[in-house]
Amino acid sequence: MNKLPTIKEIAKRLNVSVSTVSRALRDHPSIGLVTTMRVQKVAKEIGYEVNRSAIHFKERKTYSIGVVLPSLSEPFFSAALTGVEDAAEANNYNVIIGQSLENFEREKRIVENMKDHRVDGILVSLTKETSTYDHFDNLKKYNIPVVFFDRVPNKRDINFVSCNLHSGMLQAISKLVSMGHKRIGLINGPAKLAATRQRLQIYASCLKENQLVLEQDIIVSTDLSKAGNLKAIHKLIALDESPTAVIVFNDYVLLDCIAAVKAAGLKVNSDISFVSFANLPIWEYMDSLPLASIEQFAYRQSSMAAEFLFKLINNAAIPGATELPPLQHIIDSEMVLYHSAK
Amino acid sequence: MNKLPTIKEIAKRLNVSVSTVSRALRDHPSIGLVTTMRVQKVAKEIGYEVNRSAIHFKERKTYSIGVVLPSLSEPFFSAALTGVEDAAEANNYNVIIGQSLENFEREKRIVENMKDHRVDGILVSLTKETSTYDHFDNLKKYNIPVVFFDRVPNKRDINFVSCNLHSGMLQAISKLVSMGHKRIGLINGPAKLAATRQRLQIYASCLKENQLVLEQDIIVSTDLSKAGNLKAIHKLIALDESPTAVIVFNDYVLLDCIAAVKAAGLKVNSDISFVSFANLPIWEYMDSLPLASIEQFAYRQSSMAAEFLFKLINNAAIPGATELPPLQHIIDSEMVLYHSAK
DNA sequence: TTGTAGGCGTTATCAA
DNA sequence: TTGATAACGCCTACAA
Repeated sequence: MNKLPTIKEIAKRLNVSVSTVSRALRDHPSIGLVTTMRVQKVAKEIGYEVNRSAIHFKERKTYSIGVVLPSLSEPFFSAALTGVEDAAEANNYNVIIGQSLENFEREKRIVENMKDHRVDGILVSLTKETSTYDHFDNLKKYNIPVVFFDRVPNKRDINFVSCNLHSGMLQAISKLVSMGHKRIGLINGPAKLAATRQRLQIYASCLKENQLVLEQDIIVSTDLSKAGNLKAIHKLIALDESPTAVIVFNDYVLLDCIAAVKAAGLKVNSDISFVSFANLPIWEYMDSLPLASIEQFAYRQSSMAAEFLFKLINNAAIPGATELPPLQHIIDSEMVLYHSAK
Repeated sequence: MNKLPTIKEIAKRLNVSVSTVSRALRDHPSIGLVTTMRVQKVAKEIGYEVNRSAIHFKERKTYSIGVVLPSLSEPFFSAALTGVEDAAEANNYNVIIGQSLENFEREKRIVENMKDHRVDGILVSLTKETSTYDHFDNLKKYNIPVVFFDRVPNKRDINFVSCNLHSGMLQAISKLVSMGHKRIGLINGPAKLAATRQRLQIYASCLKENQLVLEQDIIVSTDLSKAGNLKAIHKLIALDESPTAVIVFNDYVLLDCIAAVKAAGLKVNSDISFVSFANLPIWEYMDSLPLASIEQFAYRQSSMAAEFLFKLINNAAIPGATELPPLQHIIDSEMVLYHSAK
């Protein structure tokens, strides 16, 4: 347990006071040039480095932020994390990671743990299960700012960056209509999810904007399990008059749908076309892929959220500073068209 | 900037000393039951929570470990991270993440930064570019233990968990031979990579163990770029006598190979079979997939590495403890056979 | 059973 | 230009 050198050590060697050393190390103008040089020389010799824990303690800051997100196995979130890392590096911050794995209790534990570690701020993308936000509200007491991204609470007075699916979906449905599609179905998620209500609403409005009527029989839902996905798509292809195109809750659901469709002897993009959400990088290598994906800009969302978080943190450090207006930014999604002719 | 309650505050309220409070809060036996109760009651009332930064500072520990890995967009590493997180949670530790993105300089910066933050230990899976290890050796000075996993340095006196590709490759090649394959090619990586030399050596020995001779014309290499991948596979299928099976450097290379093979009008798993490394979860959904993957147990490797790291950390905290023997554990890989009849 | 005092490493304030 | 000292929050050896 040999201790690392401290300014005290340097002070002793040079027979000066610790305050002189402290100042000399940071080139404080009040310290004479000779002294400064001597101090810095010795510091280098004995391999002195400032003990950040001491500073953190003194400044009541840890120079680390927490990131809570569902799962890094989703390319969307690993891209998002890269955005956070980049912003953190630019601000000299560390990133503490926590995967909630879509588990509400785990999310709570992670947040609690980050709070205990006194992170200076937290970025969050919610679990699918999350519908109460006490564990985040609680952070106010500790002056830990929170910025949400992508999966954000349905709640006022929060900071967030999210993505407006309407723009992308409208582009997609318009494209489908221009290609002659008239019956465009929807495979939605479980009713309890906010994302589900959102998808339905946007779907309805996009149909309307294209002068199509909403038909209940081509709207089905899945519980996001493989079985649920298969059941949903089978319901659609079993219809007397199946939809010729389907908007699918997300890419993972779509993978199962494509398998089912092919097993049923149908051809993707000719018998039935798909549009989905997420933009898996792997589509590039698949034989059957959606006509289009709705790009939601993971990196952009997360880095924007991170940058605002740092603004909040830095602003709080200024004594008399006025509070920043909340960030409530919504990025427009965009349709990404794939070459369906592979 | 309203400060959080401290033990001092509690002490003042109850007219006892801070040491009494400190002890009472941790149920120290020397403190009377009444006092203990009174202290804990007030603590609860004013919402006291211990300031970990102060403890960290005092104990010269941060209760966080760093994880440096190439890229979380690879499912292998995101699985590995989950292993680390689970081990960290069990040990009441935080995980600071750093993606090196296969960039040596970035790896160095991350390690430097983690050192500055005085993490209690570091887990590393190296960049493909990394061939010098000074930035890790340097950590000894700060008593920061390092454990490597999967992509480990070629060096003695380090702690690591890695995966022995031989076992899996032998299973795969034996399987291929049992299916009648006699010409089994290899698409290897760039020469400068340790993994490349390793693949070649294992490939050679597995052929030998199956009484096959090494044929240079069916050994090609790629620089891992898309163009390189395509060039490599084209070289093989352009041969007068093409191999009927090919061992491929990794799944990402294989994706390009499969595309090329299909474009050339060949059928995967009948005209040509593949075996690859990584075990992408997505294969399940692909039309053309390798005959088998070599499973390398990301979660198992990383959690084993993490657990040992915590042992090191805890051991170092015991004053007179003898140093632990280094961990140099090698897990056997395993062939995972896919149902090629989809 | 409880209190006092010192220390962890650094910086800021005030004094010299 | 430099030094002494207090403070950050907590713990602990020693004293009472």
